[in-house]
Amino acid sequence: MNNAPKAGTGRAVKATQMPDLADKFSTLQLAKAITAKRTGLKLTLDEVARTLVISKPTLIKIEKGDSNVKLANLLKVMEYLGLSFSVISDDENNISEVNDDGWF
Amino acid sequence: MNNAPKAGTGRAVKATQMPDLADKFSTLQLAKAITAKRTGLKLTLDEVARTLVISKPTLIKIEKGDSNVKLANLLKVMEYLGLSFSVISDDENNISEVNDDGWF
DNA sequence: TATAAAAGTAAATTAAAATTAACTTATATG
DNA sequence: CATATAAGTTAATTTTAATTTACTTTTATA
Repeated sequence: MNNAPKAGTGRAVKATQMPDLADKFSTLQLAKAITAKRTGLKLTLDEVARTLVISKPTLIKIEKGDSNVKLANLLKVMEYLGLSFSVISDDENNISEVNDDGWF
Repeated sequence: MNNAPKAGTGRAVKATQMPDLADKFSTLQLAKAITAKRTGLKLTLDEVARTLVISKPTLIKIEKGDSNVKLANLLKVMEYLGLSFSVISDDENNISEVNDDGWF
């Protein structure tokens, strides 16, 4: 089971800048993180698309921050490149608040 | 512009348990957080679906953790209920590492 | 315990995302 | 600067998510 991304043998891929992951979430921020990860690993769009069995146009949509994509495809790409989500509850108080009605 | 969710006038909605958001991400964890938020706000599936202009079956798919949903629909629901993502780079070192090839 | 509201399911249809294949544009590097 | 490789686009087609409508099941509560 060698499932880890391996560098391609082709031409060099220009590495792009990793965005600040502390910034507020946006699909564009996520897209930039994905591109940065992929280029950092020196993988081409074709390679990643072929490996994950998704089409290149779909991968490009994801790397453009288009939200009209299937969640499953986005998660496939993220997992492969070593990215993940954390769910944030933007309640004024960051401490989980519980009362008789449950959590909210 | 009153865009905030307001409680329905109908029957009581059983509040569900908020999952531990510190746990590793999964669509099921996210689904549980969404249901917990919605029920905490005493909103019905029909209310939320109607308000966000998405169908009830789609909202139910989201609340079941089905990843075969459009990212745009998931984000709509999350934003409305006060949930958001943080992007995590699972690199051994949590500190951003930079070399001549860029970030990775 | 009857019942009304909410949750959830199902099937047919519609809308749109994903694929395919071929193409154009951009860019490293020899 | 020539050229091979990667990036990105486009249009036609296929696949599938989303919607609609109606129905069944579950669950609070009067």
